[in-house]
Amino acid sequence: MKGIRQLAKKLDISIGTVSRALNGKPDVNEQTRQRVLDAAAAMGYVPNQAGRALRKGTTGVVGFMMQSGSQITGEGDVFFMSVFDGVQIVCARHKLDLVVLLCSSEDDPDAYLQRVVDRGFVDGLIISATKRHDHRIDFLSQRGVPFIALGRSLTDVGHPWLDLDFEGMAETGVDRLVAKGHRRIGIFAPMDDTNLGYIFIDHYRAALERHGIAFDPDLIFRAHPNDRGGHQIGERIAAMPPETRPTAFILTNEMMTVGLYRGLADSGLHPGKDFAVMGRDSPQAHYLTPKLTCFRLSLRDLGITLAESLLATMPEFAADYPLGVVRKVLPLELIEGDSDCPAPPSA
Amino acid sequence: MKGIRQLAKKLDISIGTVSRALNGKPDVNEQTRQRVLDAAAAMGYVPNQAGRALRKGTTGVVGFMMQSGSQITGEGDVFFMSVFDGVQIVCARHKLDLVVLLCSSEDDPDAYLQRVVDRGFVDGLIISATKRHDHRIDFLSQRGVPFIALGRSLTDVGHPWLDLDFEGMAETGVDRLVAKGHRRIGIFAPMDDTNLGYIFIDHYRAALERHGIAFDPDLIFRAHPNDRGGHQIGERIAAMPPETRPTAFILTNEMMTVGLYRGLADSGLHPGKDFAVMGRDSPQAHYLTPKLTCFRLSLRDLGITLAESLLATMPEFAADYPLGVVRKVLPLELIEGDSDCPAPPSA
DNA sequence: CATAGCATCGTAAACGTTTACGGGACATGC
DNA sequence: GCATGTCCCGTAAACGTTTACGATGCTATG
Repeated sequence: MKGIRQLAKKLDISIGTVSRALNGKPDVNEQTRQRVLDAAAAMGYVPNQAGRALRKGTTGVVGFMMQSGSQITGEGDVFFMSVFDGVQIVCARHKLDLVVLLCSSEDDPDAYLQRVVDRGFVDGLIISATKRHDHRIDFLSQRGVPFIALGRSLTDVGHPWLDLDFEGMAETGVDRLVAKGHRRIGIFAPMDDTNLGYIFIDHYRAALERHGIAFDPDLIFRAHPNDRGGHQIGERIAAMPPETRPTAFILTNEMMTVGLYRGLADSGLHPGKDFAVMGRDSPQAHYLTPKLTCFRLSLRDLGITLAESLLATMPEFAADYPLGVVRKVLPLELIEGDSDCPAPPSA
Repeated sequence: MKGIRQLAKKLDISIGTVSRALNGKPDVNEQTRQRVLDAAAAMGYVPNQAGRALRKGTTGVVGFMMQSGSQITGEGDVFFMSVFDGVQIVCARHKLDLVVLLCSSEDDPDAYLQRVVDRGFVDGLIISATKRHDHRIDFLSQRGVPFIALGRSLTDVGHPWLDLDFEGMAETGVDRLVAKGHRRIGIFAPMDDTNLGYIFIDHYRAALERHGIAFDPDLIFRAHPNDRGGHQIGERIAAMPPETRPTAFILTNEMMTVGLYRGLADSGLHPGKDFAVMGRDSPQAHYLTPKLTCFRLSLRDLGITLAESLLATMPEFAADYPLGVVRKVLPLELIEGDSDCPAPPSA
């Protein structure tokens, strides 16, 4: 005999009572409850996940889905690891377990997601790196699985999402650089159709036009969102003739900064001296010379907000988080450094 | 009616046959099996995880446990993300799902592990960042949960483990630096009692003595295994009087290199010019100047080996991986760069 | 004293699957 | 024609929980 039955026999009470005692149901004598709790602790009893999930139809697990291809080896690293910590904190409050679901680079994300959902693995889901048109959103909403997207998408079913304020970043960045005399400002864009690329480009363009500067598609540099990509951009910029070359650059991705610095330097340009760089805050950014002028957001807080917004859509927890359907852009704080030098007089 | 029952009714056969057909059991007519498979695909049937797990006593999930405190925000990033990819590849072969279990910085690792195991969450487990004395190993082995440790430990119950060849790294590193005239070689050691620290120090010491160089405890630099830690070490080194200051440094951790370079440079020392650095290969390492002389290992392959060695201990899969109990040190390849300059003549 | 109400607990069904067991149909061998 | 074997399939039990329902004993109320 195992599990709750064994516990019940030992205490000479019914398994129903044991279960109620453990789950904090009201109709059980406080004294009995204590006996049960003590005995459970003594023999190290822990309810079996499968049995409970089968009966309750709920698993107590929330999943954070990532594609290992683009994200993990690219932007993923530092960014997500910090976000997890925040999510975790909220989950722990409700005895929820967070698991990270890695969709391998060889798997089809949509198929992978469907399997996870159909098997009833998780009660709620966080998806990230939303595409411009994201099939996952349709699927999850149609299936009725509670979820939240980290990142916006044109696929909008009124679902909850959270995103960084890339438009603010584009506009503040352009304003600041233009004020320092820059007219040719390069920006990064992802290779895939991650939605943030479109958002950023749109507002970058709008900000330029506000200043009466013509939009030049050659100043959009596509690359992978990692160190190597940053390096390549640096080299490409340095290889351009000075009269068409940008004099400044805005990076939306934190992993690329070190690479960009080095790519520029290797090719004879000096960030903060004759080339301006603005980027995203990150651990590495603190150790760059010159100090990076960047946009900051507490990723841990982002994780907390993300989790709370997800729980707000889950029936069991909605009462604790009366937030409604969260669709929010989180502002970034500008940290002034020394990397956004004025435009060289020649330009 | 739901699930397998619905499917059975639709095909007008028993649920037993449906289950057998789906699970590839032999005693079912091939024609019937096809009908079942087709119908299942048509209506998008996927077996319920809880029901299956409850009956079979097995979940089809392997877990990779990480502590978010030290690992994720520190060494974790690049290192683990690549390892996951390899593990994933092997898991996919057997329709196993890999989930990453994050033990939050506020959770007790032992308690967290126990909860995961007791609830029957996973069929197998990978644990990492083994401590010198690691309670998790005792626990898992006593519980009979298939697992493998990434990293050695003095806690040895004959369990499987895999580890990097830190002793080889220490000896090759010291040999090479001594051959270039260095006598004071600094090394990094982690702040906690992660076992690799002890292993590395022991062999570093042995290698020194082999060359007739006295061991100097002041040349061991403790720090957190991340960028910031590397930076701090660089600053500390630069602040030392030239006559006691090391002239070379070996890093076991890949995340620290950028920080160390910068810490040194900020304080007037020049890696590859008047100070030698050896480290671990990483994406960032490729973009450092001077190019880092480093030790390389394919982390993807490490992940593959890790997963295969784990499966070798799981009854269901052991037949496919006749490896026995794997306890192996994986060699590192030396990549020659320009960062390990000869000792300055003054020293 | 009768009744209602409350606190506490036991009983048993249900969740969705897998699988041991047995049975029917049919072929084969003698 | 009988025994034997094979192939396929249906039946039902089991996995470990949770929870609706009903039963019991006690208290309070009239």
